[in-house]
Amino acid sequence: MRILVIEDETKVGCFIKRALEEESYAVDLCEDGAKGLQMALITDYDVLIVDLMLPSLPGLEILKGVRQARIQTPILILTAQSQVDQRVKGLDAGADDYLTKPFAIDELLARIRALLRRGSTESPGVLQIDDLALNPATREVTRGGQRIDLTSKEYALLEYLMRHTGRVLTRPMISEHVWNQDFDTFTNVIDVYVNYLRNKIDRGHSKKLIHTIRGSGYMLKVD
Amino acid sequence: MRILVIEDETKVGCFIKRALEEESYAVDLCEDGAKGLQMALITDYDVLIVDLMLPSLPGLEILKGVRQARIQTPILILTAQSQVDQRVKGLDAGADDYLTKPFAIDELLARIRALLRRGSTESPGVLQIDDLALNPATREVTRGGQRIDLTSKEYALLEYLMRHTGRVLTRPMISEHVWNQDFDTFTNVIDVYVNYLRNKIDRGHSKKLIHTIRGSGYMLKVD
DNA sequence: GTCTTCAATGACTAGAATACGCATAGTTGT
DNA sequence: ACAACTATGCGTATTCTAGTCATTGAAGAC
Repeated sequence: MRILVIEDETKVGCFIKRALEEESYAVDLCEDGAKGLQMALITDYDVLIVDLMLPSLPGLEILKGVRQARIQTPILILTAQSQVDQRVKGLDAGADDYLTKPFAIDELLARIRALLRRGSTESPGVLQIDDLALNPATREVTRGGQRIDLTSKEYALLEYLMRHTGRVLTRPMISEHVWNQDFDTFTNVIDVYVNYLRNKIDRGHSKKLIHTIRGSGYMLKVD
Repeated sequence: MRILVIEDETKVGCFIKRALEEESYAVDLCEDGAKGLQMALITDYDVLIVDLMLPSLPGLEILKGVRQARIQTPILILTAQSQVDQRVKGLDAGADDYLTKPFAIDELLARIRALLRRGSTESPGVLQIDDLALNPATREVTRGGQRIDLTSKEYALLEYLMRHTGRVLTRPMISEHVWNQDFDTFTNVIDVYVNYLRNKIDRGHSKKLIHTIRGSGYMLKVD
């Protein structure tokens, strides 16, 4: 899951970035509003976090710019306690949620989970496909009730797959959202990690959940 | 837009109801949790507003009940200032947003507008000609409900044909869009692939969908 | 007008060349 | 020791080439 943070206060920005990365999100941090808008327009993020008090470009303009481009990425805005009317304007301009500074990092994480959930077709807090379940809040993965231990990257990959069950995910898409980088044809990390996941999730089960779409990418589904 | 408010404090409930009605929403007010869940399950509301502190049934149970029934109506929860962890649990249980009491009515209205905006953008996305259907998201192709397996190139060709149903597509056009290269007269790949497609799609059906326009190119249509 | 002929165009097939994905082993860095 | 990633070789599905066979439709013969 790829997240863009637009926040001019370096300290706050870095703090958020680190916290999100620990949850294995792919995070881009931008300290400039205009540049941030650019990034939001050209890259397919899963969530945008925007501070409404920015030096170069008011946060509201970013919202408007993004929504005008018909991009529906969930947006979480950050405001100071005092800016009640800003907040209302923000929500009307297309923001999906807000948080007042200062905030508890746990709450930020919970809200991001909520936003991610809303964007996908699934609504319950626990992602489930057949007998495979993933709980984003606890990062617990089970298949048939059996706990499965995953590394951070494996988890991030599986979460991305599960949030887009039934859709074909191309390598560039996976690379962008799980690895925070543009696709490099000369590596096969994705294949390797899909293989790791298969060993942990599909091996020994007759129903395979991870499918490869030759020439396109991968897909999670029940046949 | 129909809204259900589940709130036990009569005064607060009535206040919300009146405010919403002034905005010309259709509002049902319910002061009992269990009854509220019932109403949410049998009626198709556009938004649910749920107080997390209810006498008969904890608000969280309502959330779970609704989400278990696979109802995806946006839910806004109301909590007291102090119940931070309740709030987090609520979001994780499937709530889309929350508001802490006391709140400004303007803010409630803004949040409801945000929630309503969310749900509205749906697109079918499935291409269909006669009994032939192609779903770009899953790359699934069916004819008469029967699944058809296509290779990557076959799929690309069919998608191009289906996106331009009823129009004559010349070989140079196909070459450019499907093979993304300039046309080379000394190859017959296109013919070969049209043949592959015919075998998989038209063979055995009396209604042929792929037609050749002699001297020009190919065309997908129902006669 | 209709029948033949025949060149152009497209249909089909088989097999060669290629690219793709998988598995495994090795390397780096924490 | 472990996670993250790189490198390599192998089997196979896919893609493409090249050649033969079938169909079309227009021109000339009757």
